[in-house]
Amino acid sequence: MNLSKTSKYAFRILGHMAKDEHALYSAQQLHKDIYVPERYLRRLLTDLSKHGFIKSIQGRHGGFTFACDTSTITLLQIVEAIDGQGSINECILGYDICVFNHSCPMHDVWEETKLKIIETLSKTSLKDIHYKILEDL
Amino acid sequence: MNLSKTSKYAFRILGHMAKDEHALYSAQQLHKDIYVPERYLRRLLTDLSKHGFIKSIQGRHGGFTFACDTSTITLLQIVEAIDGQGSINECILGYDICVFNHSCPMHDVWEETKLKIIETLSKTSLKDIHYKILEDL
DNA sequence: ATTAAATACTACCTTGTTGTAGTATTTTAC
DNA sequence: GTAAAATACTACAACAAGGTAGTATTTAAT
Ligand code: SF4
Ligand code: SF4
Repeated sequence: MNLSKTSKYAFRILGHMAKDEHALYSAQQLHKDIYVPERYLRRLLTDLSKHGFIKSIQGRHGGFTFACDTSTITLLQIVEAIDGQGSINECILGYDICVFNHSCPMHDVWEETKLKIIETLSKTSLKDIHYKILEDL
Repeated sequence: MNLSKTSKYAFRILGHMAKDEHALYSAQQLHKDIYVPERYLRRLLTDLSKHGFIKSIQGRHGGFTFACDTSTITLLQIVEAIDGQGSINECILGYDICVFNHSCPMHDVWEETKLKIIETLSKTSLKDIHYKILEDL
């Protein structure tokens, strides 16, 4: 269970873009809207393009827009793209490979909660979380 | 929401010690049982002593033993001691201070799950998770 | 007293994550 | 064509987390 800061940045970016699904967003404007360090934001945008969530349009009036419907992108997909496959599903005791047979008291305690996390992340699409940025910030 | 590797190590240590609540555990034996790097384990044990979970007994036949009843130590207390107060309760969008009024679609989506995590960690005491280490490892 | 076996302390090394800089490339308005 | 405004790429800097080393201190069996 980890959720890197970069994943959180991705939530900000895509969540903000989902506000108007078909609009074109420039890195500059995004930076002003969601306060992710500009250069890092650009790198992240490129990354998200490579993962197929968005596509970039270069040139004079370029920017970024969604490459697919926002209802098909889930939060879990985003986390797994950034933090790696199965990053949420790791051993709660920090073992790389389970020393028990995926059954110890700690595992039992955590299992239900872990499933809840995965369920929440996988059932929430970007369409559900497009949020408005306050103007006065 | 983060759970550092060090917190997971702490789970291993205290969970293992909870197996026999009143026993005395040496760092060396713990290292063999739970595979936490020995020097790091020792530092962590000192740390956990300072936080009052366990107490150290120095000398020839020294070691570590619980400083209080295992039923009074919750997983949340351990996490907060290691990762810092409120580490679980952080903004899911990565903002240090909330830019909305603690209400945005993302917040709403995450709130219930976050509460579930906190509930699980705070309702589980060490008494509940003392587990047996497999002998053949 | 000596010595072995344990913890305590402090500084440093290593690794991974986060963030920055510089330069190249693409596209379009003019 | 030229210049402006955008993204693309690559390398590296800064910081935090994880892990190691060396030495000091404590205790008790002998
Ligand atoms: S059974 Fe225990 S050791 Fe194995 S993956 Fe689950 S929590 Fe980790
Ligand atoms: S309301 Fe949104 S920005 Fe504010 S703390 Fe919650 S998730 Fe973060």
